[in-house]
Amino acid sequence: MAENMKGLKRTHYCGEVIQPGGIAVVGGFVERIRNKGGVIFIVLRDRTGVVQLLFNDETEPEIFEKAASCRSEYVLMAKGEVRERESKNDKLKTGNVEIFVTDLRILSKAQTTPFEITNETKVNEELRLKYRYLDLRRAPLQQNIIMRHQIAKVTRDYFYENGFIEIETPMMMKSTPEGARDYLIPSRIHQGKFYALPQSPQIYKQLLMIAGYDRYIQLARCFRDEDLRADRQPEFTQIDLEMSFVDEEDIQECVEGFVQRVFKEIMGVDVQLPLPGITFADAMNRYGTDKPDTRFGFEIQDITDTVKNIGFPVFRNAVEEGGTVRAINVKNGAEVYTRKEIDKLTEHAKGIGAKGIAYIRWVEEQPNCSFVKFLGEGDLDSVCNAVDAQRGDLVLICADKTKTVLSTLGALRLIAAKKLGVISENDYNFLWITEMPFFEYDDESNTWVAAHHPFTMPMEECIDDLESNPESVRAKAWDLVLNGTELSSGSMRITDPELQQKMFEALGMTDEEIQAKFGFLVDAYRYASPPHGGMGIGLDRLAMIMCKADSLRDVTAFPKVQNASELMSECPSEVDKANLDVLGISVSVKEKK
RNA sequence: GGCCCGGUAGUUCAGUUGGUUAGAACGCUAGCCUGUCACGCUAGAGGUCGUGAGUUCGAGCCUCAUCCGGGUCGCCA
Repeated sequence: MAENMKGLKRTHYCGEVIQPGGIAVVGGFVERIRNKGGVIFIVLRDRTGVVQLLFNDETEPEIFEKAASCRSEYVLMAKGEVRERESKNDKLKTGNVEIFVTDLRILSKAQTTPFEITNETKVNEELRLKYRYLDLRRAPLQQNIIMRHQIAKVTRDYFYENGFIEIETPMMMKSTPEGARDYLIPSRIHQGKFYALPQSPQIYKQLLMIAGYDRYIQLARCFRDEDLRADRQPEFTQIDLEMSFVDEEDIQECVEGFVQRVFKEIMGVDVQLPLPGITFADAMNRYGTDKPDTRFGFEIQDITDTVKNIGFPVFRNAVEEGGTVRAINVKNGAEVYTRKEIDKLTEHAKGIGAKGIAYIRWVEEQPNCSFVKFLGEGDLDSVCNAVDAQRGDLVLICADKTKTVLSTLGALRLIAAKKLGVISENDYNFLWITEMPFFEYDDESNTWVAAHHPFTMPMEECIDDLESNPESVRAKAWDLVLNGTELSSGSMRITDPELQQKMFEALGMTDEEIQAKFGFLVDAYRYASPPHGGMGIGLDRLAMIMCKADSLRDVTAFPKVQNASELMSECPSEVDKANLDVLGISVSVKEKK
C-alpha cells in the first residue's frame, strides 16, 4: 500500500528551494538516485525544476531504508531542513542547497518506464507518443507546453486590453462542403443528418459583426480532415479575431501590436514595426512560394533573356513552350555541394515536378558548368554576371513552365540554406503577403474557385474583371509569414449583398446552391453590417516557432500522428453496433486492393 | 494516392561477402560503498532481429508482400 500525505503540506516547488535555512516540504518524481552506502541522494523533480534530497544512515536510519527502496519516477513527498551543500552544483538553479529529509512518504510507486525520463532524449518518437504522459514529464516538453500557456495568456491580455470580447462559437455546426474536408458528427435525433466540426469559426464571427459586437476574439479550436504535416495537425487552435469599422491597415496594425507584445513579453525579443510586406506576385517571383523565409538570400532571378539564345536545348525548349529559365545563386555553396550533393538536389527537384537542374559550380579558377558544351564565347560570363556569381558560389538553374520553375527553385533555396547553415536561429522575420489572388484554378473541375473563401472582398479595381479576367483578380486578403511558416491569414469581408451575389455568380453557384449553403449568412447581410474583416493566427505554429520546435507535436500536449490517429489512446476506434444503430448508421469499409 | 527515409535486448545503437553461441552502452535486478551530482565498483537477467512468405545447405543481412513511424508532393476554401 502506498503512503498518504497526511500531515504534510507542500511549502515549495522543487525549483524554488534556493535559500538555505528553514524547513521545506516538496513533492515530485524521482529523477535520479545516488546511493553511496551510508548516504543517499535523491534528485526530486516537478514542473519547476529539481532539488536534491539527502538521507543519512546514521542520523535517520528508518527514513534511510525507505529512501533506499525508492526507484526512478516514484512520486514522493519529503520534508526536511534546507541546508547548504558541502559541494555546490553550478549547473542547477537549486545547486547550492539540499533538503536533509526527516519525513519521507512514498505516495506512489512506478513500474520501470519504457524509456528514461531525461531532458535530452534520442528515444523514438513513436514510443514516446504511445506513453505521451511519460514524455510530457520531460522538462523540455513541459517548458514548451508552459510557454504555449503563456502565449495564450498574453494573447488574451492584449486583445482584451484592446477592446476585444471573447465569444465562444459552436463546435457543432453546419457542414460547408467547400475547402477542407469536414469532420462530421452524426445526429441521433435527426437520423441521416450531420453536424460538422468547424474548420474555423469564419461564418459565426462575421455574424457577430452583423450583430454589433464590434471586436471579437476567440482561441478557437479548428478541425480539418486533411493529411498531416510537421506544421499541420487535424485539430489546432487559432487566435481568431474580427473587427468592425476597419480597413486592412487597421487589422494589420492591431496584429502587429500583438506579435510585438507577445515576442517582447515571452522572449524579450524586440520586433520592429511596421512589419515588411510584399505582394503575393512578388513573393512568388522572388522566392517561389507564398510563404518565403527571408532570413537568407538566394533569391530567384529570371535569366530567360540571358540564356534564351544559347544553344542549350533544355533552355530553348522551355522558352519556346512559353516557360521560363530562372536561377538561384547559392552563395558560398560550391564547396558543400559536390557532384553527389547536387545529384541529391536534382532528385528532390524531380520530386517536385522539374525535369532536371542545370548548375554552375565555381570552386577552381574556372566555373564548372553542367551545360558547358552548349556554350559559346562569353555565354558563361553573362550567366554568371546575371546572377552575380563569384568564385565559391553555386548557381542552380531550372527551365520549365513558370509554375514548376518557381516551386522547384523555391524548395531548393530552402534546402540549400539549411544545408549551408545560413539561417540564423535567433532571427524572427515577419512578412506580410498582400494582394492574394482571388481565384484559384481547380484542375479537377476545370473551374475557378475561391482561393480564400467566397466572402472575401476583391480589390476595388478588380471588380470589373470578375468574370472577364478572373486570373487577374486580387483579393483584400493577406497572410502573415514568420520565418517561412504561414502564421496567419486575414481578409476584408463582403458586406454588400449585391456584390456578394456577383461573387457567387462568378464562382458559378446557382441561387439554389447559395441558399442551401449560405442562405442564412446572405440573409443576415440584408439587415446591414458594419464594414469588417479579421484574421486567424495559428497559435500552435506561433508556439512552435517561439519554442524553436520542429513540429507541432512538440507544442501540443496530445498530438495526432501522420495518419491522424493518436498512438496513446488509439483513436479513432470502432464503436459498438448498438451505438451506430441509435444513430441510424451502417458502416461499409472500403476494401483494400 | 505518389516519392524518400527508418524499424536488431526496456532504450540508443553496432552487426564484415549470407556462415558457429547476435554484441556494446545506458536502463533494470542483486551486492558493496558516508558527499554524490551523467557517482563509482562487482555480478546477473534480458532478443518472435516489425510481421509473413520466398531464395539458399544456411537469412539480422538477399527478394517480394505487408504493418508501423517520420519527411514530403498531391491535398489543406
